[in-house]
Amino acid sequence: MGRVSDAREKLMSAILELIWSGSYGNTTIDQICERAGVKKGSFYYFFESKADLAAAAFDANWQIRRAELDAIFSPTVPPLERLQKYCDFNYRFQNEIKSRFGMVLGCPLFALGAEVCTHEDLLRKKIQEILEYKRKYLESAIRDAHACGLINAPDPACSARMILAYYEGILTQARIHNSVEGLRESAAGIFIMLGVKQNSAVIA
Amino acid sequence: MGRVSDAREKLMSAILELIWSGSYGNTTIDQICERAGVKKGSFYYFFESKADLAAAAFDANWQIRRAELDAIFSPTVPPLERLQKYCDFNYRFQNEIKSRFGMVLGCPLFALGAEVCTHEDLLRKKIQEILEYKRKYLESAIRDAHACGLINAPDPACSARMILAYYEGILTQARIHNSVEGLRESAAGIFIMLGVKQNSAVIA
DNA sequence: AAAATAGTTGACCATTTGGTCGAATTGAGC
DNA sequence: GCTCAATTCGACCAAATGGTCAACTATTTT
Repeated sequence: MGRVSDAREKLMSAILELIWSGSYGNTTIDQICERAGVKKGSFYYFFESKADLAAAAFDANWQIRRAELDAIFSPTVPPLERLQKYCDFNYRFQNEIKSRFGMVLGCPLFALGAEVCTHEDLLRKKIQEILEYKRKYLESAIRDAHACGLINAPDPACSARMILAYYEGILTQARIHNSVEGLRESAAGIFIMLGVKQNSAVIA
Repeated sequence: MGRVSDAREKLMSAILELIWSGSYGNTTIDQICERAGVKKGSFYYFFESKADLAAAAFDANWQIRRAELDAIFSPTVPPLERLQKYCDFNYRFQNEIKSRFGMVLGCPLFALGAEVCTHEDLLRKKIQEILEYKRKYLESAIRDAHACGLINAPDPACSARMILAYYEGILTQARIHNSVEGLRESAAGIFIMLGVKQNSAVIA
């Protein structure tokens, strides 16, 4: 009963774009409302604060990303191929972003995390949670690759943390330098870190 | 002639601390002035804007860091030992930060870069410049290690970019998770990436 | 069609913020 | 101890910002 609204969704995608193409601190509630085409009163009808909206937006966005990653990291795909596909996907994605926004934007999660983690506890927790999910995709691929004898990674959780740090680092570098260049051969770096045995064919 | 002032320096260290322990966007000019014990009029006497001050502050800070890094990356030190020392230094440094600020703060440069690169061109350039210096330290160590036959790195510039991405990634992870844990064995990760030959003694 | 519910609106307010200015103050050099 | 440049100060301003609210509107349920 009562009327229905998509203001919630519009606000979420608005803040996502604004944070991504700019920053959290530089984004005002007025800006978010304007871009969403929603009045401030409605903003506060749906959300308590900017942090609250941001957390909801990243959460919703993650649900979409999750489906993509589930496909890429499907256990039916050979483990090293999963990593390769993941890198390819991100490379394509960042190129898409660049043509849409005119800039390479890297990983919104990591950039936001670095920005707000010291003074926005709700967001920090949300970001940690999603990064942990990301790490798990890597971990299982690494564990499977180890089990296949493709690599030597006795501690997959630890290797996954390393790879994640490396990959997020590359994405952030791409953002800072506004260049997708470093992402093109990113899988090679991962394979080096994992000590992929030379003769193992990555692409099945 | 005329009086002398240390307001400039006080403002620079104030903004540095505030950005570091918080963020750029979250830091106001009033806050900076208050922490520096300097009135706003004086702020605008010395600097044009927050971005201007931040650039000056990071520049000045870099001059100090540079001396430390020159010592660590001295060509008289065996190349892999330089990397080891670099990691050790940062580990100690982040621990110090943690006891002083109560939080692990990672690399202020990278965090700031991720935050402002899309909308503060002056800062972006300054950050790119300093990151490029950092990369060069790594590059020369890697080139020397390659020349000694300790590793196989035919493209030291490229390897250095990888290592830098990885290391900044680790530092940012440390910030986001408020934990120095991932930094403790960070040199090991670097050595893996460089494919350090097993039998080469790292510590001379 | 009435009632209840869900959402919208725009006016409004208190604070915060970035930024300016002229007058006052201080110290260095003569 | 005078002079003058360098610096400080605090008052001030306009705009931006976060946040509230009561009235209004649209939709669903009964």
